Amino acid sequence: MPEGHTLHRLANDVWDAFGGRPVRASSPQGRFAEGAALLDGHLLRQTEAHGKHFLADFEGAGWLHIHLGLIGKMDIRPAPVPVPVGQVRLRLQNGTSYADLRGATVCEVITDEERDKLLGRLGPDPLRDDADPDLAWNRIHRSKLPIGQLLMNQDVLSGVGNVYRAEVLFRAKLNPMTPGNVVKKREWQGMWDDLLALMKYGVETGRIDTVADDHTPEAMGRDPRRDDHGGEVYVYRRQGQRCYVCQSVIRTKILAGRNLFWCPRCQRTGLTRKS
DNA sequence: TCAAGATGATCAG
DNA sequence: TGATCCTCTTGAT
Repeated sequence: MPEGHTLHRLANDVWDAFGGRPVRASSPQGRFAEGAALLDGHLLRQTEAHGKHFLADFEGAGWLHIHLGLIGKMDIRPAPVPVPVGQVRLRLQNGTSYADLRGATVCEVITDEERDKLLGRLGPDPLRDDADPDLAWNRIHRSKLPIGQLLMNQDVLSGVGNVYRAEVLFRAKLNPMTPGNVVKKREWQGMWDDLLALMKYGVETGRIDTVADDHTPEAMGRDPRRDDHGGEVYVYRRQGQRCYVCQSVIRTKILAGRNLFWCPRCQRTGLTRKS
């Protein structure tokens, strides 16, 4: 379930379980056998996340680079280490913990130069202290593409996925089809600040909860969401249901290959502006 | 038992 | 824009 907060959590969790010690690495599935052999027995020196990319520095071996893609997952559990179940691409283990990686789009060992190149093309990540929102703004205000598409472009802004995209636009009252070059600077700054708060909460809790206090299940006397896709949210995957704020029916359409969700009444801002 | 779908990204045309 | 890859879960048959 990987948006940026998931990867930052993963970086913290892998460090807690394996940091500062030698790590055994293997590829039960076999597809990462060579890479695992390179890492095996080396000391884990550092872990970090940039947007949706996870990086771990193994002393004398290089960087483990993982991108979970749509369906990738890493489970970290305490020892004892069981027989692998399913398609385990990479297993990390020491005396106290083990971690199983499945379904990742990218799992590779890269050099310092390759890491620098990777990070060089990514847009600012709100969860990183060194992130500069103006770098994203420079791209957004020059583009005619819809803001709903730009927010998902990792070269513009890194770490935002389909849930945060839908929710931050709802909270900003901005229509997802608003062209980037008519979004106002203060609107962008507001979304950045909002993303920062929402994603920090996501790192702390592992959930994406975006509804304000007066729209929680308790406050509204409604049932909590039962699925595990994003916690309590305003629009994400709520198509056909009523908006918590204005009671309009939440809409959906495909934008740039992904499902977009929005409230046609609450999110009218930007609709009439021309690029 | 099987197909569809999912918080992603790339590549060909 | 559509096809493709990655793996697992859910819901329909």
